[in-house]
Amino acid sequence: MHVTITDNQPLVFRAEAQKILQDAQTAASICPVRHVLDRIGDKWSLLCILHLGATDTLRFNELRKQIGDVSQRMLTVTLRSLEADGLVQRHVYAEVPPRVEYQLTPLGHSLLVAFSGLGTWANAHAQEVAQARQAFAAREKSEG
Amino acid sequence: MHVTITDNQPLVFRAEAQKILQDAQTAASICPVRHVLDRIGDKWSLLCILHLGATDTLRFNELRKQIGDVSQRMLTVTLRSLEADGLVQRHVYAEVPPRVEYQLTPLGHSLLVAFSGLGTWANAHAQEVAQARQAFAAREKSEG
DNA sequence: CGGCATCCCGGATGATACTG
DNA sequence: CAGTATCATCCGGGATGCCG
Repeated sequence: MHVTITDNQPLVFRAEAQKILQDAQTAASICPVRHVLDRIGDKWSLLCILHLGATDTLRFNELRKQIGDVSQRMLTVTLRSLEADGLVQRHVYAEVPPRVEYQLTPLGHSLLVAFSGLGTWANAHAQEVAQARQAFAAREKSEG
Repeated sequence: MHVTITDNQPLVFRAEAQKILQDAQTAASICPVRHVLDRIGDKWSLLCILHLGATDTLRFNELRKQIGDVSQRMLTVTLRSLEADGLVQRHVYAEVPPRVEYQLTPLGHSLLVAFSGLGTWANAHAQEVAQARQAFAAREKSEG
């Protein structure tokens, strides 16, 4: 998606934001956007979704290895939460040693698609953000 | 965006996720996705961005009122963080009483666009997630 | 009005040890 | 292998009070 930004064009964006906020206030007094963010805004959920989305099916320790620095406990907790939300499917095989496989549900896939925009943004603008932060720190220092 | 999900089609999603993860591992050892998520994954950042995107320019207490239940402290902290990241512009008017206005930068607008997919997903699937959670809770209870 | 400093609590997260 | 249980820790974030 290519976006050109001029002085008088942010109306497009404004409409976007207004639509989200408006839809968000329909049903309950609790904004669904905040609700979902509370769920997947934690440290590991989206990483799990990304990795599961990238590899289709993963065993517990495979997923753990891919993410790298997640503790066993937190991976368990996170996966349970995702399972409860209907985003991840858990499949236990009655074997010795045990084997447990995880994969995204259709709902999880749809979230992955919705998230892809944010993911590509992160990769595209990471440097820009880093620079902005440096500039801000410098400004603060000189004014401090 | 309309998405049809069949058994043999998740390759599309897999490619999505793989691309994000792949891009994310290029530059540094620190994944930009996680970095950005750490920034905007907190309780208030995205809400600020949404409201600023919806209204263009807002004063401190206007924004606070719109969000509703954010403490003064957290709104300040959040806005500072967003400013440091180059997502929000802060404008102080030398008046008495003081007036401080906030608005999104172009970078902030681009993030809003990237986020819109997630926002609409949240609104569209909030109910589905709620149902899944209920079903999960019921399952857990019966299995005890 | 907008913001900073201080205190403090609770939940999120980690480390470690044990189990089916 | 894939957890569960327990304890320790850390930090987000709320409450309050003061300031320019």
